Amino acid sequence: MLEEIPDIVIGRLPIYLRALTNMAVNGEKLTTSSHELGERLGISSAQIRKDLSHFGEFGKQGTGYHINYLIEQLRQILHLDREWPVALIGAGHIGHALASYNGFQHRGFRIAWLFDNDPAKVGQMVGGLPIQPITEMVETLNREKTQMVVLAVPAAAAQEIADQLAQTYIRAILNYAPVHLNVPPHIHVRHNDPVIQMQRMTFYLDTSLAVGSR
Amino acid sequence: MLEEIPDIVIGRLPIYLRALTNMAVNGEKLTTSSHELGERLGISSAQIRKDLSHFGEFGKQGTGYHINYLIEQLRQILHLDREWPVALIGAGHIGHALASYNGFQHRGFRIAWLFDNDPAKVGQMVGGLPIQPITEMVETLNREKTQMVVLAVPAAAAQEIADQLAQTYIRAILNYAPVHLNVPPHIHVRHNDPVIQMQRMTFYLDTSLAVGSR
DNA sequence: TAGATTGTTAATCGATTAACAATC
DNA sequence: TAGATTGTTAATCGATTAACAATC
Repeated sequence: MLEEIPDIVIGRLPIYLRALTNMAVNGEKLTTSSHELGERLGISSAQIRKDLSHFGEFGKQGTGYHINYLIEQLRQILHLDREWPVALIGAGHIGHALASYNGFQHRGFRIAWLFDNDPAKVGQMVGGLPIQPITEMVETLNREKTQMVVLAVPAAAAQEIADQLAQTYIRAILNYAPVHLNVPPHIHVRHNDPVIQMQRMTFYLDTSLAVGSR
Repeated sequence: MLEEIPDIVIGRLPIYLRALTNMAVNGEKLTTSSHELGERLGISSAQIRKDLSHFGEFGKQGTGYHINYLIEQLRQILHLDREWPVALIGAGHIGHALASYNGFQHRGFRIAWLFDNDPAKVGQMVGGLPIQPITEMVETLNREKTQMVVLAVPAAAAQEIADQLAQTYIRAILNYAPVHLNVPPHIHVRHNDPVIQMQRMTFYLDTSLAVGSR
């Protein structure tokens, strides 16, 4: 039934995968059901079954889903049955935190290159990786046919770098800069601006308890 | 028309606000239109007008929206016309990066407290803030009536802390731990797991260029 | 077998878009 | 005025949910 998968469905698969992996690690059981998974995640069981049905039939009536089998299938669907090398651009606070983060390894990614435009930083090691000059970025990415970058540079520099990335094989950008990026349609962009997430929640906060009101 | 605002509409308002603020800073013009704003953001002009119409009438036929006025209105709608004190929990790599991040100040937030469970870290200064023992977290949050936290602790510790937060005035959690949190319905949770964002994009990557396939 | 749970269909629900009268 | 753009309505589009036959 692989025809036209809604992106919103794709967006839930990593959530399912993460929950299933946690189940597998805790390892109480070999199987789970759409009901149990949905309960954990606050998602309806019907939605989980519908989402999975876009890709095939992974369960058994009466018993549900074999956890490890479903994990393996989701990894294949999402192309996570390999390790994606990722270039990290920007060696500031966020770049340092990401380069040192050990949560990528077992989830399909490896920070393979680290670039910064500050000559004083070039050559320094961060998370076992040498900082390379940004002037070499395009050449390196093209040579390595890299498809994904994490962009952790100041807002003012982000669009210019995105323009350079458009000249490479890059097709996915995780953008930490608090600015919208304009890119050609073949490049996917996901934004990671914590303030946007926080501002989305203040709407619901109790303003009678608010401090610092002016 | 303030009756039942869809959360998906709320989610776009901070995006609009960020783009408008950038426009105001660059300061070429005093007004903009739903068409211009939508073009920048890849959103239809009709959607922008519809979203705003939930809250009032902010534009003028023929001329569009006064940028600074719309910014002010959005800030009021989102309760950003004040400074929200936020507790940061976890002083690891991410906690350090966030505590040192200077992008909160002008967007409605201030990291006011920093907690960690490592006695060796307690007392150290990070981003001008002393690390406090996690054992004092609940008491401090209750005394200060804090409503928002950023949770940057290991996955294994996140749910336990969330349970403690449920005993306080906290109503919003920005969760950096790569695990789903179960919280009472009055607490809003937004997740910030970069790997989830990255895994969502690999579906679209060119697997013929993929490295490390097994 | 009896109970449980899938995959799928059809109905419902909600969000987006097109179009346009109103009007600056 | 003429052109531009709003706010809103109705139509369209898409996503979620309820229900159930199939079957392990």
